Amino acid sequence: MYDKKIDEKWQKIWAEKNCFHAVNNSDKEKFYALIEFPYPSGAGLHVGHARAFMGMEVLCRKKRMEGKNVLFPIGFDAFGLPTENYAIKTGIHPRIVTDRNIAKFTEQLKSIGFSFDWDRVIDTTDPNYYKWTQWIFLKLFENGLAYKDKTYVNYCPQCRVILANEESQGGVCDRCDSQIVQKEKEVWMLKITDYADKLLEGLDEVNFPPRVRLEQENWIGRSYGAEIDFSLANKEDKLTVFTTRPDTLFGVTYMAIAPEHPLLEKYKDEIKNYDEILAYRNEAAKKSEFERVELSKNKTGVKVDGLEIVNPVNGKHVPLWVTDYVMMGYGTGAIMAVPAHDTRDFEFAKKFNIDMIQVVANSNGEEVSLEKEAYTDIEDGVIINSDFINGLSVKDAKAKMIDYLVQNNIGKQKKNYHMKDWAFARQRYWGEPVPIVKCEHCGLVPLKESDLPLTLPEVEDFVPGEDGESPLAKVESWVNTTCPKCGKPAKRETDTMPQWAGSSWYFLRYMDPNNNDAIASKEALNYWKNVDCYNGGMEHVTRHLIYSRFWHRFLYDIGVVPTKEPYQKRSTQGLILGPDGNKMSKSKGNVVNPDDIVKEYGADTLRTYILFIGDYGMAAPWSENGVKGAKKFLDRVMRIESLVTDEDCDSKELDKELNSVIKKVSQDYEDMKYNTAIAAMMSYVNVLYKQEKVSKKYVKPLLQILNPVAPHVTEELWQKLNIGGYIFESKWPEYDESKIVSDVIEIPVQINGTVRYRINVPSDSDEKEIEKVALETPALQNYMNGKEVKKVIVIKSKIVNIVIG
RNA sequence: GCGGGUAUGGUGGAAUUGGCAGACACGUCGGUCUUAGAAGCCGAUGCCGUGAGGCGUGAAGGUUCAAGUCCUUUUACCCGCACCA
Repeated sequence: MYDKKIDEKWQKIWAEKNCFHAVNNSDKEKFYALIEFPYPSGAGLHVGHARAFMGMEVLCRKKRMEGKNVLFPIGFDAFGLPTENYAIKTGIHPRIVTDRNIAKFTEQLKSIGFSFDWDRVIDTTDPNYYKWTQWIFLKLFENGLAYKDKTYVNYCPQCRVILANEESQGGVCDRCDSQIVQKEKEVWMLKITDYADKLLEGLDEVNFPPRVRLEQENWIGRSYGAEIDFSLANKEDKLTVFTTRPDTLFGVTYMAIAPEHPLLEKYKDEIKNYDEILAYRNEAAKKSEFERVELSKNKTGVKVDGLEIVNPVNGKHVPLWVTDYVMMGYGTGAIMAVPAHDTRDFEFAKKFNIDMIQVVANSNGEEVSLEKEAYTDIEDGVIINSDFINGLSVKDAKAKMIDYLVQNNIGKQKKNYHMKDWAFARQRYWGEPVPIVKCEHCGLVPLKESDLPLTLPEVEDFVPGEDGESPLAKVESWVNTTCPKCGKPAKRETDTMPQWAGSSWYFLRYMDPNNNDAIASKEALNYWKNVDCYNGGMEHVTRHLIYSRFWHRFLYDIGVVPTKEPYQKRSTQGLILGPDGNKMSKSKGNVVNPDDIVKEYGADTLRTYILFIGDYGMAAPWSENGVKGAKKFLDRVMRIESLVTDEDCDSKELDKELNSVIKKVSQDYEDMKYNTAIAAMMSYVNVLYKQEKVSKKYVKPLLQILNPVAPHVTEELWQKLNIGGYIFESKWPEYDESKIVSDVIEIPVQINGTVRYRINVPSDSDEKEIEKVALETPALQNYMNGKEVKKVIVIKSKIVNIVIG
């Protein structure tokens, strides 16, 4: 019987032998597998972590037996709000809480038997680690990619913190679910938009699942179009808009700008209804993101009384409107409105009785009804009412119009992105300090590299200020410093970096975790290159996965790392749901604690069950009975011992079964189809149980292929059977294809598509021979009696279908 | 609104290019062992039907000798984005 003592015995031996340690100087081929390092929360390890890590765990144990030098590291992404909030509540220093939680996680991970390289553990809150996070920030600053800007940012009033776009998706705070508001604030930003094209192109050279790729593409949201300058009537000034439809320029009947557009402020003296506009802006600012979307069907706006806009292609004057369906944050904050061919402009024009001019017609040239909706379905449309582009297809008209704009100096071709720059500042204590000093004379001055790390000072309390100031601002002895450039008194930046900073490059630090001179040595970077397989959750696709690809590509551009992309292959695991089929949550009381399973059934039971639960990429509900089934299987494996004999009892059938299961399991592991791999091993064990006695040669490879899933059980049995050495040192078994094919094969025979009988034929029979055997089979004569055989379809070694009528 | 995904027995889930639907496991039932029970081992188990046979992969059509798989229409649920100009 398998029990926990076996776990403890082998975990001790593995630790003593340090057998999962990766070496940096090796002639062996490298294999670098990465799992998203956990945030060490007080709740401890979750079964979801176990599933996420097990995928890579199995691959790594297999690759080691295949002779690869495997890097499978673990660390802790330990800066973050929950620890800080706990500190605020209890007064316990985040350092203490973090250390406590990391110790707990470490113990839990070891009890499951993960084959991590425990010599390479990293902790993002360790000054020796964040020294290099700060170093990368300085490099970004040096290259103009980190800048300070007064802008509208997402602010969570509950957490009193600024959030990046990626952290406030749907207008809701990632952490606490409260509504975020727009707040004007001067903050650090990273120019990720400069890397938008590189991030898109990089997707071509990596192997990401289609939905991961698609989500990133949508998030970056590149669109092609034109920027067009409209002039203000009787003014020197111009109003620039972005459009993806320059071909509809003759269809413009009004212009619209966002309530925050600077043009309004600039011409407030000439705008007769400025008060009305101001009131509208205040109303719009009060609406939450949610309300804006909810109310989107009912368009609102105010006509600007006193300004008119001139269409640059025909000189026509059109009115200017202010409306909150135009966003300051996208494009130029202004649009040319073509109600005939845009749903939103259409709704707006209908409501405010604005003209529409149709400029795209059906392919047959007919105009369409604009009674109920805009005509946007223009795949094969033809341009009308548009002077020099009349008669052209939409595609040709776009090109010709852009040429015209460029020639007449009134516009240009333009790419636009949905992605915005990364708000890179938190007003909190438990984060990396930004290594910048504010000097009255020199401006923003970076610290010298030799002054890193800039460590966190001790503070009296961790509560952020009322208006979202960092707690660091209260530590005067730390804030007051001297300018690294001119030596005069200066102040430190008191914002800290966001939680995503440390995780944006951690995969590099694993390569050389204790290096004091660089993020990692050149030798280590050149040997390990990048991650071969990276497994993690879908929730990080538009956050961590984008951020870290950005930083890595930047480090490549400045010559620090040897590859463009950090991860060659990405995989994702599905959620483990509670036994009730709902997402596990404390409030629902359906959380399964991995410790309980390990304690009661052993680590290998947890491992086996988690992999057998279903397709690795799909969600699956937890089942206590399923856990028992996994335990039963492992006990059955242990009891094979009683069948083993030294006598020679080989058989062709067993040879076939053995070679087949080695082949299937080896391939399934590579494809991350762990559930079917385990099913195949269960079937093989069932076959062994049908034998009176089994010679060792049928058991040894089974233990090896099962080892990545159940390392404790298989090492134990390996030792009991006196095979010699340890499994983890043994070589992955090979299979003999010739033993898998048999001389005679069984082929099902269908009559009109329904299987009626199975015939046995030599495996090398051709179609004619198979057809002959099938038609002469006595058991099938009843079906064919008196009927005409219309057709016989023979698919070699697959199936026969006799069509009668 | 747009984009993506999922749907298979009582349950979790299997099914290369269209080629035996339900592998494997859970559960249930039966046998064996036992004073008895538990565990173990062996067997049965999609549905209807005594049977022959018929029906079966969310629903409705279609293509095909053959459809879970391809095409059209549609329903439910899940995920992502969301006035993207």
